[in-house]
Amino acid sequence: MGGDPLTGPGASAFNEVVALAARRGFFWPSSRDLYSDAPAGFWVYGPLGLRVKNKIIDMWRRRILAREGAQEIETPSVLPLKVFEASGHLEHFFDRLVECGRCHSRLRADKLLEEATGSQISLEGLSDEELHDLLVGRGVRCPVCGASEWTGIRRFNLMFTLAVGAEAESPNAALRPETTQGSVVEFKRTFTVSRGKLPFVMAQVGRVYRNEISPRRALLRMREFQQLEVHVFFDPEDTSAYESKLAEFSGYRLRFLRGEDRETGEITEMTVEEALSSGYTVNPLITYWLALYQRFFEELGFPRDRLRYRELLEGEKAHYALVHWDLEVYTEDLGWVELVNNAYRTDYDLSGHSRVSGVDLSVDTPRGKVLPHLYEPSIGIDRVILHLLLLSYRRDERRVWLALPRELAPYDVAVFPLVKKDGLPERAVEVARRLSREFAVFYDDKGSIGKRYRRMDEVGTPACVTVDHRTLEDSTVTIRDRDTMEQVRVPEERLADSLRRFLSGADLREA
RNA sequence: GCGGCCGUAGUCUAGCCUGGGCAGGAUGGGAGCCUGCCACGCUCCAGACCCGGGUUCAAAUCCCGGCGGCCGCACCA
Repeated sequence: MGGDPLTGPGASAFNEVVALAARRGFFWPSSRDLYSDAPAGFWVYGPLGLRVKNKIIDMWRRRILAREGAQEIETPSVLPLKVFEASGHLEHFFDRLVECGRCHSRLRADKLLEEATGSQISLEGLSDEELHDLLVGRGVRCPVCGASEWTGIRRFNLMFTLAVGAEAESPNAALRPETTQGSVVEFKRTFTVSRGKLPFVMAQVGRVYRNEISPRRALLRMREFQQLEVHVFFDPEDTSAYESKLAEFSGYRLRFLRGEDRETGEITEMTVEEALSSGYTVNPLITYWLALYQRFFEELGFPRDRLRYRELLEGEKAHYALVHWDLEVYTEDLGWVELVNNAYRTDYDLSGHSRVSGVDLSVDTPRGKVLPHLYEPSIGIDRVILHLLLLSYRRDERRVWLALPRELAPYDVAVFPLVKKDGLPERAVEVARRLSREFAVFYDDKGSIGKRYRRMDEVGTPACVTVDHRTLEDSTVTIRDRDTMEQVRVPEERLADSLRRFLSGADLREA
């Protein structure tokens, strides 16, 4: 929004944030400084960005995985093609496309032929050339412009394939496009070694790879990115374990953009009770996880009125999903963007792997053998970080700062000597050293004090501690609040306590 | 991937049309001086023509290709 007072007229916060991120070391495009032709969609996390990312992952592990008793595992990025045959990715990732020679529309060759011929002929096993010849032979027209000038068939491969083994010539493996398949394939052994019972919660943090057509907008669409995934395996006939858990969210209001409200954009708020009793959220388990994740994102600092669950419609949903909501966040620059993919995958994955591998993947339950269903919330952490910076970005006539949630800032506290003389630096180094046992501390004595404050503002450091001449007399220091620039003076022996309270949200004067 | 616009230090930019000089400035960065609380001032230092071809005596400048960026379309399983 051009008139936004935070970013100034006509300014784009997005561009400024991406520039700030590269300038100060949050993230930047991989290899570009040395090799200008490096492909797009690969990003480096610098020292500051990695700190933020690790803090988010840590928070997710404590507030989601720990409390839900999740078993976190780590599986390889490279998996045999068979896995993706079972998962349906092969079928959905290797489109054969033709391009219209006149209007340049790209269309799926098989879909075109099926529509033109009414599916009278089998297209299975046809070579690219045969498929193209059929298109031309039948005079199939472009549904967009009506022309009948087709380019040759091109394989459109959204997975990175690999030939594993020194003598392998054709692809026999691929980089995973989601971590889910690793958890599904290893489900049974993980279940056994954990002496698990349903519902059984697994989790993975991992990098995934998609050969995107046009990666754009920094961390928004990348070819290699990172997911925080939870995989809840459960008996669809028995989700009673979640009925009592749901009590914790009694009265909690979920925000939905329902499929039927797509055109108006109207957001429907319903309590978890309403969502469940109306049948909209299927069962207590899914309802619980939707509430848990919405609350987690509120705790991460996302304003509640910028969050919504967008129900995906038939044709939009992934091939494996029965019900599917995207948890989205709104910014003026990017509009509504998906941060978490929440899919009810039923037994699609386990039955697929059972079929292809011949291994029975059902587990024993009090009511006999059950092939579990899978519910999966998948966080795209790179987008989360990008949006945290976007929403934190502040600018007025004096300074630029990141009003990051205090517990997510790369540094907790900076320590400065007021001037670089009179023994102040030595005393400040001592203060910094003591604080570093507990906090992420940044020490700086270069340039003027004002400049150092500005530098810390720009990377979102919530507190700056300054050692001045009075410190030498009475052992007090000042703490400055990033957001208000206010200062309070506290005795050194109370500094750590005050910072601890301040960082966990207390007002500076009460801290 | 298609179409349009674009590519000079970390960032912003002058120069490009009309080829010719060590590629100029600001800001940021480093070293130092100064500095009693919010980008003060001074000195010094480092730092760029996206990559590759071509035309030419001579290319940041003109031509071609690649790569990248932005916007739109498509894609986003």
